[in-house]
Amino acid sequence: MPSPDAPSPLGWSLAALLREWKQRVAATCSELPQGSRGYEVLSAVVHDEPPTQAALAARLGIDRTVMTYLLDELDAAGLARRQPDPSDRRARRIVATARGREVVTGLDATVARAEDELLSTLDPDERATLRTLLERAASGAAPHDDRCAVVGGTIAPAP
Amino acid sequence: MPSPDAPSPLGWSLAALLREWKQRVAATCSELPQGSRGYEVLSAVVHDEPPTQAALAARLGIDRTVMTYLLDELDAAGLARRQPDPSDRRARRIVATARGREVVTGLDATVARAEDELLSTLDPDERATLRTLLERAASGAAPHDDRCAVVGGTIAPAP
DNA sequence: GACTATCGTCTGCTCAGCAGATTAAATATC
DNA sequence: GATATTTAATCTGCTGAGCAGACGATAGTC
Repeated sequence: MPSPDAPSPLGWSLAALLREWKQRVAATCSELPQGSRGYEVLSAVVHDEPPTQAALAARLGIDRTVMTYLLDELDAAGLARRQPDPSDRRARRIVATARGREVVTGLDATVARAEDELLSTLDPDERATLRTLLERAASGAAPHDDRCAVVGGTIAPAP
Repeated sequence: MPSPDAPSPLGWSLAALLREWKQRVAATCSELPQGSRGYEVLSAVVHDEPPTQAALAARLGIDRTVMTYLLDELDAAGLARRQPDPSDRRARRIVATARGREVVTGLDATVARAEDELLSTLDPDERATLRTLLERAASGAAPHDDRCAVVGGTIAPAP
């Protein structure tokens, strides 16, 4: 679908793949509120344990005002909760409930399958290469999420 | 930025890269209406010469109702025109004006530079690999744009 | 000639991104 | 210690894009 002489449309490839990814992941995550978005948020909460709501939003590139009602829905669904941060009473720490962790663990597998199917044009080696390169490129190109990287680990404030 | 144990967040990488791509391309395409969108459309018109407005929209994954006012703006800017399709009076053939072709040609170079900068974390070989794999994956995963592929060439109706 | 499908347009709905204001709390300055 | 500045989260309102539905015009089919 690319083009005869066009200069390898990077934007098109990214957009097309992302569109398909969202669609397929949303299909396997119908139990979650917000579809693929809900999965990304909950997955980030479980796997990365970002320190605060703001850090979570920055990490996923989601607007903080959107994050507010997004978390409202995850809360209402009993998958994540907001806890007051003991070290900063303005901030909220987002934690997954037991059920939330359970759901994410289950979905990780099906999402992985969906992604493999999405990349079925490539053989396993190429898939791994694509993933690696994408991740490196994205990490490098992302606008300085320094704050996220710095505080990112767990709670671990600077010594 | 990825995660300690998360399963290689494909969606995150794609979204982050695409976001950055749009931003940088939009910055170099400020002269175009609709920023990066305008570039994609005009570029597709010039390089691929899709037969009709509908084919153009399908190719770029843009809704046809959006395409309508998008082309309105490109028309108003004197970069592209709608021509009646002689073989089907319902359809419109989209053609770039001389100025439109000129603008795209100029932008292709600067966009290529912006993309290289976007992928500056990767060395040239890796960039090429990423582009190739992305394009193959996207072409393979895209929902059957058959109609686009079939009619895609130029005008060339089936013999 | 009647039926159905397609192309482009228009209308209206919804959701996400974004800017701005607000409240509460932390931090810096005097 | 009082005050000013900054930051976290929420709320409000605006815009832009995707999407569904309807429409008029045309094409292909029986």
